[in-house]
Amino acid sequence: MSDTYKDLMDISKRRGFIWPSFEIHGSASGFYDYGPLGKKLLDNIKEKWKNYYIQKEGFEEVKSTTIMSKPVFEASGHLSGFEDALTQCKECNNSFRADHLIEEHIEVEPDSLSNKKIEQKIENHNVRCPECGGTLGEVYSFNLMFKTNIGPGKGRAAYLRPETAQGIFVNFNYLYKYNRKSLPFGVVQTGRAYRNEISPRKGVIRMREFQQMEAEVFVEPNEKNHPNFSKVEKEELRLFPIKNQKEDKGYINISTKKAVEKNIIGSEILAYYLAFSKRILKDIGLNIQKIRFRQHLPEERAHYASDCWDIEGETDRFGWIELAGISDRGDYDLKKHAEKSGESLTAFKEFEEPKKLEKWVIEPNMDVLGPKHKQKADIIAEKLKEQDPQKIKKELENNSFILELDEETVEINSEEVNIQKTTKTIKGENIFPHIIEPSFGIDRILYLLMEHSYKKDKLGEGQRSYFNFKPEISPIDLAVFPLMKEEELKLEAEKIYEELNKEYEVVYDENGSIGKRYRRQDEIGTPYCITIDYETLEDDSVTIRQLTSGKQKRVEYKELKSTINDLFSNKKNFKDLK
RNA sequence: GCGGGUGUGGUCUAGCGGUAGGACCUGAGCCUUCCAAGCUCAUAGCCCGGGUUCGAAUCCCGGCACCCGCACCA
Repeated sequence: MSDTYKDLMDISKRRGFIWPSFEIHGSASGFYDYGPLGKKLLDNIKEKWKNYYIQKEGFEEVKSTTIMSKPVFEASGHLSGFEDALTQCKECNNSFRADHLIEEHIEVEPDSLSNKKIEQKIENHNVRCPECGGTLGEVYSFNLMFKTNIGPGKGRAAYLRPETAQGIFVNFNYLYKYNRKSLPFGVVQTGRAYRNEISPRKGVIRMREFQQMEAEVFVEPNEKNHPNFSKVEKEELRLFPIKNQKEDKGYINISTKKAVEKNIIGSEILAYYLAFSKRILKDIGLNIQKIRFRQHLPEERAHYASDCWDIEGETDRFGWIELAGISDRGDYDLKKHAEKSGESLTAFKEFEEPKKLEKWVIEPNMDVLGPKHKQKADIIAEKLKEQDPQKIKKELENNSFILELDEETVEINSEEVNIQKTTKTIKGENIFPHIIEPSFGIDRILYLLMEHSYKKDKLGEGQRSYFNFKPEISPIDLAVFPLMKEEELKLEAEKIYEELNKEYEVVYDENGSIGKRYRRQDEIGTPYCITIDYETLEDDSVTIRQLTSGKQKRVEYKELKSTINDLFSNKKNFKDLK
């Protein structure tokens, strides 16, 4: 087994990428802090992602609360969906999902049963431990959401959000109006989410407090195309559809366009975001050879999803891990929030042609009915409206007809009721938009980026390790060194440091041999080091050293900044410098 | 949550009942004109809490964390 994970955790702790949280008081598993370098790396990844979704796709960004009151999660389905009824075997101590154990003995949804009822079922049907046949213990609930209260005393029950998405859904009406009542539109949110996992492991890959970057695209239910699909249609995707997983068939490499045509991916828009996400991950610096798109099996699909593809990345130690999920949530979320809150969360969709609706309506004539029937008039009017207009019209042609009330009958004549034909023009209808959700785990992307970027090689006399981060992703952009610890060189170096530090993330280091200082920067992936040597004092030139090759170029001081700008914006290649 | 393993400076490790030693790293200095050089000095450690013992890093119990397997991962 490779020790990349161990190496990375070592570097992370030593150099300030990732630390266990509140370690001095005894850390808790599933919690990690980011040190200065980790924080910068995180920000750079986020910025890149936002650049795609906000600048390129034109999405809006919002920031909603991390604590939300209980009804939000009753509506979203997380309260029941996240709540597991567990039971432990008294003999072998293994834990099981109690509701799964009694599934075959019941007719109703196990979710709807209380723990006591499940316990009774277990007893009545003599359900034993599937492992050892032992007696099962008490049934208890475990909810993956962190619970809290708003306000003093018992307060209002609330939960820490298990995903950022709900904060967007509950704001649908505001967002819809913000977008001037038109579909489609997209909204993003980045931020923390919380899940009280039973037993998190694997470092930042599975945390109890983690960070997400989510986009929610609100579309018309029947329009799951994307206007820019042609821009990604040739993009090759490495797909792992349900069929291939079940039949153990391996991947399909296929263009986005063909995948839609062959109906492997359910809709153009889903396919668009798969390809779009691939570009982002590639641009962040992940090794695209170690990325695949795996379709969720029906049994693992979330309660809200109708189709879902995970973007997975390959790790040395943990195999394939989920980096992002792109799912078609249908109208599940808006519908549920609307039902629970009683608010309408719909969009108005105009018909292409307004519909003319012709209708016969019964209009009770209260002027006559009122004085004649007094307090019974209302009941009669209600009853009249329920009648078939055509039938009544016919009967009235014979002057009157008999209306049956609950306990009596009344004779109604043509003066007491009007039967009319009305025409109504309907311009459109209220619909629940469907939601396409590309959802990314930042922490996992960060870990995978570190792993994919981690390299070891020989340089000069010794071994070194480095991260070949892209310059714009690397936590530190530049390092500035005086070759020797001499006053004249130091003064020059400090001057250059101050100049560059206005625009870039720069470190200054004069400690140790020059070789050692290069290695220090290599280890954290600083793309370029600038060294001030004795030649600088003579002709105002400095050297730029490239991380990956270890090679150096000499540039004039007055061209340094523009050269650096060009290198960072990819206008120039390092090897093309003189 | 269950079973197994591990826990010594920042990192890697020696010590395995007599009161912690090394290497690397880091810092100060000397030396040094471009890739972890050398020398001197310094900082810094037995995961936490109980127990056994004259004495515990070492043995026992409990907790915590990490690793492996199982379960869980909407």
